[in-house]
Amino acid sequence: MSIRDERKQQSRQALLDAALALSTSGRSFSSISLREIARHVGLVPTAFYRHFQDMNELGLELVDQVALHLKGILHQLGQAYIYQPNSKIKISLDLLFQAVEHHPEPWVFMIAERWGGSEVIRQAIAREINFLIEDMANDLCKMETVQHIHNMPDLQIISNILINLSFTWAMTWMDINRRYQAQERLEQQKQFKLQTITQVHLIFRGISNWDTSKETTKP
Amino acid sequence: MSIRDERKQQSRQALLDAALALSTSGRSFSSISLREIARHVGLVPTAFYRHFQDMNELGLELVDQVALHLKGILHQLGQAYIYQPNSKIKISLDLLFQAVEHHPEPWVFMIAERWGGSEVIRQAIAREINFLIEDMANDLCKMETVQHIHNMPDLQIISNILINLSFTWAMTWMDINRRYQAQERLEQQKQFKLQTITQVHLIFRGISNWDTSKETTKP
DNA sequence: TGTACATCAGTGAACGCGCGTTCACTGATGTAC
DNA sequence: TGTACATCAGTGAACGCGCGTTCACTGATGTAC
Repeated sequence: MSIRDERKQQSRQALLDAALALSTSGRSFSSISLREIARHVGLVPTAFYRHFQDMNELGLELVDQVALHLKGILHQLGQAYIYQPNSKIKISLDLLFQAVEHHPEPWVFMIAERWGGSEVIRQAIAREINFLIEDMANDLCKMETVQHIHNMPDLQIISNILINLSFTWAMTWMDINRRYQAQERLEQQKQFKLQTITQVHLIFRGISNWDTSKETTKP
Repeated sequence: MSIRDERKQQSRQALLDAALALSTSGRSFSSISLREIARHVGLVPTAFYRHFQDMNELGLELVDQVALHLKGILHQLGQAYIYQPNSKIKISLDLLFQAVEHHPEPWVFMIAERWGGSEVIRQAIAREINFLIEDMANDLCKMETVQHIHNMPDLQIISNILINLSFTWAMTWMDINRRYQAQERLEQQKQFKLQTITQVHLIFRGISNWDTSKETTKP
């Protein structure tokens, strides 16, 4: 790659990063402007057009990058769950909250824009979430707890629940960190963790007692 | 109430209705303008200030009204569930989808703005959702399936799951209606209904096998 | 009941501002010989 | 290797537009006597 191409790629990624940062700092993607993004990167507004046709095109690229990040994290959670002998659930959830805290932007973007302003971005996100659900269903296959569920549709339904709930958990976690300080934050975090653990226990209790022959989505 | 007060109240409600309609027709609350709302109602922009200090104040009032609507619907679902002898789950979910289809705006507003642009509106919605969860926990108390769970915290955790999932179901339902036409729509609706029914079965299977003495959020 | 004044929802002009987009440009990097 | 030309990321001025907000206003409705 030539010097010029490298620099162009850098500017392009800087625009994407700025858009992600701006659209996850208390506002939404549809309410930030092309000029803001350019300003944040240190470019003149018109330079934007050297990289993207418009904000929508940038948004779609952002969805791709963000979904890739979440895919990696969620896969790690699954692996942690499968290979830890004891208190699997707690460890997986701790990993989730740690990931969210360390790099919140992708979660905020995905969840806020999922039902956010732009139709075309909503559709792109819906597609990516379906992929995430499929991936998780594939990871679930390998778990003992789930060995008695033979058909993929039921596994996807379980993944569906887990993905959707984990999005809510991620956002609630960030809300707690935003709202509380010091000692009280730790208290709230602890209490919320217990709640999520109970939720997962409840769902897995349902899975353990699942009768594939009787209740299935393809009868 | 005097004629003048009545007319003022009408204008005020018209502004609220216009804001709800505009902010749920493919865009978000933070991306619609004060002037748009006034125009939609047939008022001059400056008249807006006779009713609200700014868009935020209108937004907070909207959260109140919308939450009240959802509270009513969700309570009906609970009642339907409790008092129908057979295939309770299917009937409740049918009611949900029917309500969403008949009056989608409150659902779209609540769910889209839950993680949407404005901080103050997000907080108001978070508070209202907590109320909805409490209400549902109270309704759950009266169900046979749940009689063995004595402590409210665990009931709230179940409500939490159900409320959050029902939001996702509502949005997905609307997405299906937006994306598909005629025969294919019916097909997709049928398949999605089966999926949600399976999800609820799974969760209630977990509840039935719940051991309050062993797994609780307050140990 | 009729009159004189107060209230106040809605009006219309005006403002300064940031926006997206166009256009001709510059000058560093790339390419052909 | 050196030169002459091509490419193209980034520039800067300019545009028309819708925005939120101010202000003095109008005229229908309400109130006091």
